[in-house]
Amino acid sequence: MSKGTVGGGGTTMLRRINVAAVLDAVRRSAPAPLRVAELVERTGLARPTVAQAVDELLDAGWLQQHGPDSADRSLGRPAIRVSLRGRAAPVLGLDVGPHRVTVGVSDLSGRKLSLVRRSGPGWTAQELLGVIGEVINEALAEAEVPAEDIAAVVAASPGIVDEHTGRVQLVPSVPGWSAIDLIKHVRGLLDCPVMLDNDANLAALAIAAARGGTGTLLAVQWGERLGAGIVIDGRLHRGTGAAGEIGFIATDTDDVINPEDSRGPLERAVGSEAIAALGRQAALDNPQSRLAELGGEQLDTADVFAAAAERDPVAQAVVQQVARTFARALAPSVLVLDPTAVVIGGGVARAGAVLLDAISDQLRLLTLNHPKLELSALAEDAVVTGAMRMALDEVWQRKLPTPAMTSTT
Amino acid sequence: MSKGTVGGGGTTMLRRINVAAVLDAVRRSAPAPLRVAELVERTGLARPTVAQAVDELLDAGWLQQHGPDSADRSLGRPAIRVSLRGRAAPVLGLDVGPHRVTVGVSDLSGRKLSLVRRSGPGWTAQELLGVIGEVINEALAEAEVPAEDIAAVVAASPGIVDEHTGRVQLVPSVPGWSAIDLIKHVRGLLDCPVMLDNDANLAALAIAAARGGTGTLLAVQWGERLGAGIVIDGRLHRGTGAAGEIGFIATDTDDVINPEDSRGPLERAVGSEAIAALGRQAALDNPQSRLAELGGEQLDTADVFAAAAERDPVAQAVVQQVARTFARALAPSVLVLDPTAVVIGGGVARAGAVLLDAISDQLRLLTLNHPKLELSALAEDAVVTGAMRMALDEVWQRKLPTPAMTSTT
DNA sequence: GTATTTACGAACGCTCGCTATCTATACTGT
DNA sequence: ACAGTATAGATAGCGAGCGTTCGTAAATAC
Repeated sequence: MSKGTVGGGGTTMLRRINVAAVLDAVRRSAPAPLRVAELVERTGLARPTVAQAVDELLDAGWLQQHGPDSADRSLGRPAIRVSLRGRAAPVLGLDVGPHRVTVGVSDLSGRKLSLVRRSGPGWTAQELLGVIGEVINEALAEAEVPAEDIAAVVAASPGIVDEHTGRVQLVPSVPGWSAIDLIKHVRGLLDCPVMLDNDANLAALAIAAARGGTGTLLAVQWGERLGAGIVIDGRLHRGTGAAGEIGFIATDTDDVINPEDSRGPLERAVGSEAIAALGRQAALDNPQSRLAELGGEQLDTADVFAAAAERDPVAQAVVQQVARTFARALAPSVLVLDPTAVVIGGGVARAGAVLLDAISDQLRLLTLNHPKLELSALAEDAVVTGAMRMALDEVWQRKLPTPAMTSTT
Repeated sequence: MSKGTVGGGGTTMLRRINVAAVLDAVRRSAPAPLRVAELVERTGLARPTVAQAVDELLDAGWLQQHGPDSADRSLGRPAIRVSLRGRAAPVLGLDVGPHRVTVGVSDLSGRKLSLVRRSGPGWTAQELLGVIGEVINEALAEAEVPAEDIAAVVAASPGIVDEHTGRVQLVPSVPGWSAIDLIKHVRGLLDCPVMLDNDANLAALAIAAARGGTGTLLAVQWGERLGAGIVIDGRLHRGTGAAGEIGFIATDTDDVINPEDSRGPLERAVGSEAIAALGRQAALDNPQSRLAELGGEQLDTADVFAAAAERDPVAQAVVQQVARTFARALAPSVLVLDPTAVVIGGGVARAGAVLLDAISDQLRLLTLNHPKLELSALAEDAVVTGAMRMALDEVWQRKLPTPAMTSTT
């Protein structure tokens, strides 16, 4: 009946609100178990109210009861303690790349139950679907979670993802790959909501969650491809769906966006392949350099940063150039977004301080407020972790019918 | 007691929620009066509940009762209708520039009660304070609102404003001007919360409100100075406080950010002064051009656009250059934010389609999703309107102790 | 002038949360 | 070993609020 309207209702609504408040309090302190007295303090509710809510949540399977902790034992009758029953609604995160499939299963409380990764030398789309099924089953088995328990799945895909249809626009480098097949495939394996999102977005979500707190985060994923996710006060910023596509920022010498080429100017200039190419050229031009020694014929991106870390001037020049191009491309966004922190992840982030310091120096010249510049602590797990986190958010939103008080202002 | 926790409480909390729901329903349909039966339908509450809430709100002065409308009269006993009592908490918006002071007074429902503008040939800081007081009194008189009724004031200032302290970092072009004086001064005149915010932010808020709905808006204020405000789903994005400072974006030929110079590279390149300078130079180089005819010695920014609109190739070249510089500077932010729309306001926006089309063409080459590019419909009233709107938001948030259900996820 | 329609107003019963009291349990000190 | 005490859990009574139901008021239509 009440369509766009919010809030309001009878006393049963009030009860639901209070139960939700109790559950929320338990969730916040997860995975630490809580005594009822603590819940009383945190929610501000009266003890009988909390007790009733806890009973209800125990019956519904959201909470589990712990025996009194024999270690921390104070005076008086020992309190029963409750904690989130993680198995109530486990979720699954999926990160699919052309050469690697990663699946993670997580607790309702955010605890990782299993993480299975399988690499291969480039599968076809058909093979990939098979591999995905296998890895999912492996992860479920390791987590000891039956497939029908999974409450939500989020899959990560490169390219621009439409939030609602799950369609992918700029398809990545697997021939014949279409993300719709993936969603359908997973829906066939697991009977639950399946969502798809951009991998950079998910990585950003994971990094923001790991850093905690509020503020604006710009999380760059820097590998062969270049993308970024924006998280503002814990919520992902999607724009119309293609936010964070920094790979397509024009450089001083290249501003061509070609629908045929799935890569953008900045990716062509400072993607990991481009960095390796720059290194190879520099090594050719300077055969006596440490860079040439280290890399040889098969000179890699990592070699460039290694040589630069050893203070090889030739390699340092390459790093400087890369850092300068990157910083000039990113500076406008830093000015406009004014983020609390800029975090760099992905393969290139393994370069470490050499690259970070160079970028920091350049960025300092080009911006007003200088955000913290950091490397991602999550490394290659960022995307799966973010996928699990988004799946968790979905579950919490869906299962908790708390009147959401959306101010449309 | 309950510190970071939300929701939950006794029945009196429930009553407050329901009263808030009723008030919210009335607010949404403002300024149209509503019958109680309609409120029942919209809130989903029972009639006695709504009736009680309405009584309470009438007593508190939030609502006013209308006599039965003699026009729309159906069968049966005529319903009493209620509407928001705008005078319950009028707010005041203040836009202070070196040459112009604008004050607006608004209804609680967002209706403009008065708008007073006064221009002058550059006041000193002391004179300015006096002028502000006069204009405020004038606006209050015209709105027939006693000074003590004003519930909130928001003042607009150029420069970077700290949301909490109200301190301004990059002070604008009035000698001896400090925004703290302004806040103190206004607090002395009106006994209510006084807030200060960046003028581009406030303009963005107004434009977003006028456009309505959700999505991401990038609203550029383009005059002598260049700034932008970002509104995401109705909420202002502030970053750490300096978001939207597009004036400091580096151009291809200039990337110097100098603490001494309050202007940034892009402002120096395409601010209205720079456009006029480019026009003057072009007129000197091409004395027979229409541009030179139109402008003469005192060639102005408006002359450049006028000549370009008349298809003068010399002026068109200048516009092209300006558009190109602007588009190249803005494109990275458009890629990263992926806004629903980009709206251009401020003095330069008066150029109209000539400039807009040129920018649109350039931007189309440099971005993936092409946002709608529009001129601000609010013209010079945008900043005051936004100030009033923010003051309104403040009042609604402060006066309605609805448990805000903040999900810290 | 009566019937009809619509809305307002009041009384009743229900649910829920809060306060206060009582019971249960385990540690502590003599 | 036993009483004392501190803490936690369980129960009863009270108050507040909402929803349902019924009666009443005020206008129009015939």
